[in-house]
Amino acid sequence: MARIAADGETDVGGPAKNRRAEQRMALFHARLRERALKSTAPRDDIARVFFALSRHVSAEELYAEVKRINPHVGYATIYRTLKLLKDCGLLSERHFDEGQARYEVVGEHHHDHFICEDCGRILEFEDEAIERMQRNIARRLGVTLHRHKLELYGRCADCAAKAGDQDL
Amino acid sequence: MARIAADGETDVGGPAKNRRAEQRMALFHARLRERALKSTAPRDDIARVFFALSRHVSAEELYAEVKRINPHVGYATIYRTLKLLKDCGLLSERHFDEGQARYEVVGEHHHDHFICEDCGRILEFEDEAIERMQRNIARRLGVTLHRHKLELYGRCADCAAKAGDQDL
DNA sequence: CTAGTTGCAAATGTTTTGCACAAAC
DNA sequence: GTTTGTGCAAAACATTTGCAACTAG
Repeated sequence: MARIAADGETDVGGPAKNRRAEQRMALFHARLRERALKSTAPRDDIARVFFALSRHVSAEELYAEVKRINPHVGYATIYRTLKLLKDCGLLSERHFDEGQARYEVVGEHHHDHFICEDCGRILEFEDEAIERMQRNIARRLGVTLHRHKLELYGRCADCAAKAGDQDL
Repeated sequence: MARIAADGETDVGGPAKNRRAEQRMALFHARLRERALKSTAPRDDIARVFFALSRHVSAEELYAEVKRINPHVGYATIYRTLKLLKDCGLLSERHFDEGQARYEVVGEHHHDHFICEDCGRILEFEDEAIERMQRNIARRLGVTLHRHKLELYGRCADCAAKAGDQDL
């Protein structure tokens, strides 16, 4: 009924992950060509790191990772490339309840998020019933639905175990 | 099954609204006394305007309105009072997909929001089935749910009518 | 009196932008 | 050779904070 995946839980650094990352890079280059935009070293470095991480990264985290392989890159290029990847439909931007945005690789299916308020861990889930219900509400409100955002906040199993004595 | 209310649609500026706003002010003063905090002119002005507006206001909008009745008040006091009202459980802070936060008076029942991407109008709705389903997902994920955020984005009926020829 | 409150200006943190230089097509 | 992309520093934006002056209890 519902698929559940923890952050980066699928293909943990394995060959499948690399293959997928390479596919994304190919797609990225194709999109650039379509738009007559240029393929450059900083752009490729940022995109490659982003696809390889494939978690919910912040610009800051991505910047730090990119610096390791290309210390020359500036923050502005990080943000510009993130926006470009978004325009290319390869990235989606999320604003959870923190100051900074988080970015994730666009996958095959839509999903929503659970965010642990203690450790920040992000779990993804999918539920067709909820999707259906949202469409019902849209009909009832007489509006056209473009997109939605469902975020659950709470405490993950690990943190609940750790906090056990103090909180329960 | 589900209650639906447009922004400020209930008690449009009528006596019921004023009565409710006064009740909130009384509650606010009670909460201040409990905490041994002071009741001051700027605080009261901000709270009164906030309760009277009772929409999804931004700090900027609230500041502008408060300035009209007390031009002396600064931005810092707006933010400090918003935080205070939140701590008192009289206000809830929302971060829709804009840069700035929006604040609303805490009412009797929990509700979620639809936001029109064209005109910015905000509709509120309530749906017990969705609430139930979220609890199911939390159980499935093995997490403890503290709160959630469900936002639908799209085009309201009015904007759809206006855009009719161009878009549909 | 004394702790809490205010307004201002300056600081903050994240993201964007102007611009001169550099690199791709 | 153009056009596009880059890095840097500065700007922008919403929000927070330090501080000296003020005021409610």
